[in-house]
Amino acid sequence: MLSAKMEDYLKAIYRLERDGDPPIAPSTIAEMLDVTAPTVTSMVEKLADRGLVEREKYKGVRTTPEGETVALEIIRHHRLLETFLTEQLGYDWAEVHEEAEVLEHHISEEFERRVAAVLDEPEFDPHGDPIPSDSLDPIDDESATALSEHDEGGRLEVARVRDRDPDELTYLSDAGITPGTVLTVEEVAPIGMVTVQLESGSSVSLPDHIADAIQVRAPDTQGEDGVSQA
Amino acid sequence: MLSAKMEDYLKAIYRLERDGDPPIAPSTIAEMLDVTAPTVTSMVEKLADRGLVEREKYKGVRTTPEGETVALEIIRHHRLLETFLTEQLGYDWAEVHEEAEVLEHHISEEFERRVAAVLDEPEFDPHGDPIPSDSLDPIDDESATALSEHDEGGRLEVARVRDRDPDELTYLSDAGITPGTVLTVEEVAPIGMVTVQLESGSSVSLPDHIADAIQVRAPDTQGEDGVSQA
DNA sequence: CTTTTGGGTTAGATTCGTCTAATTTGGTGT
DNA sequence: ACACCAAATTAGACGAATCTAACCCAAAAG
Repeated sequence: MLSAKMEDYLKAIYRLERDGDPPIAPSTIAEMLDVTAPTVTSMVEKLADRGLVEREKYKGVRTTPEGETVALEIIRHHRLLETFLTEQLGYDWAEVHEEAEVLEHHISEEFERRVAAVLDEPEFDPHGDPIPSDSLDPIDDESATALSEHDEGGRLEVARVRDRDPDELTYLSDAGITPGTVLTVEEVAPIGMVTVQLESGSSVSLPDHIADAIQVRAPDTQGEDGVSQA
Repeated sequence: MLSAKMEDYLKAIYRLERDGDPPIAPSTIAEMLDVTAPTVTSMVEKLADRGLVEREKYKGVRTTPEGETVALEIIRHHRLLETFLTEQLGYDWAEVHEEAEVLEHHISEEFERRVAAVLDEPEFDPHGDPIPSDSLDPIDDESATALSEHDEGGRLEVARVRDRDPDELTYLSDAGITPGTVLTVEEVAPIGMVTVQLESGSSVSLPDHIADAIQVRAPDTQGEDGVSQA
């Protein structure tokens, strides 16, 4: 049995592999999990002993296929829980992350199955992140681009919001920006700010770090049904 | 912050106080939690340091009011979760105990509130156990009597089933016996067995240890509405 | 080709919850 | 009263996850 801590390390390593390239340096993991470097070294040794990561001393680690499956399982738990909390318990998307972060380590497979069934096997969580399938196949971390990379004039649909700060998320949803929102880039100010116009006509200005976190794609041309997100 | 383990000890001590009388002997706690006596001694020291139990060396422990509140909080979590799992996720009553036993330590107060709201502030869990109120007032552990104490002929309503064995619970629900079921004692055999007749007409025989676990009371004379359990 | 130096690892300590083995306590039985 | 015994506590150890301090690579800078 894996401890919750081991699961956290595996999840962190998996996430880091998805952005930067493997092998992942211990210092990077340490920063993400807010622990010291020696702690990472010893944990990584343990994960390597269990065959969940491959370790190159003084270089870093990469997940093995088995480790990746474990990471996907935890991510599936996390995103199913986030979806469940919003859809069934009335949580706001700003609140779900913390709760899911804890519960993801403690639900049974039975719970996972039943939640997925009640939600009708959802494919995306409230932030637009893809939920790994029951078979835990590696997810294709998709081709959406950051809002900050777009010039004025483009009509875009919000695909994903990669931000977990509750205040920022609350600000965005209050402003009317969530996955599925269609908007147009109105102005790209040279001072680290982007202004977008929503379909309602209202304008919203966002600092760069938030525009970086908002991933967009060409708008859904079909009729809006709220599910055709793939 | 209390660890999940400390919560388990507190819950166990609280339960034991409800049956036998305080102070509770370490050996009793050890048996309930399946740990050794020295482990109990050291844990009990810690709980006493935190002011959650009072300790009389070589005698045993009793919960303080503060410890009792913590125990009630955990029991509230547990029973709300059991209710939620059956009502909202379609679990069978035989399956909920184990899942709730883990999750009770990991849900937030926010989660507790929302679950209680979705379930409409339930007062009893699927086994008929009273759910402590939000204010965590000590629960009045009620006056129902064991089915095994009744003689032939009495018409009774099942109030509570104090059994957590999944096989036994499945057997009972398959046989049509759950809280709210009205039955009549048909025969008390001198070989450690009780036979009851349900309103459907079917007879069910039960060994003494199960008849001990089934708590009954005079049937609800009002119209059946499934809630008037108090 | 050497030196510097940032990051990684090793060493050793700490806390938590647990164990086994040894010892102490307090009530029982004679 | 005294010895005995069951139960509790103390002593000492261990694995997990963490830390700080000390040391060591290995890659970049001269």
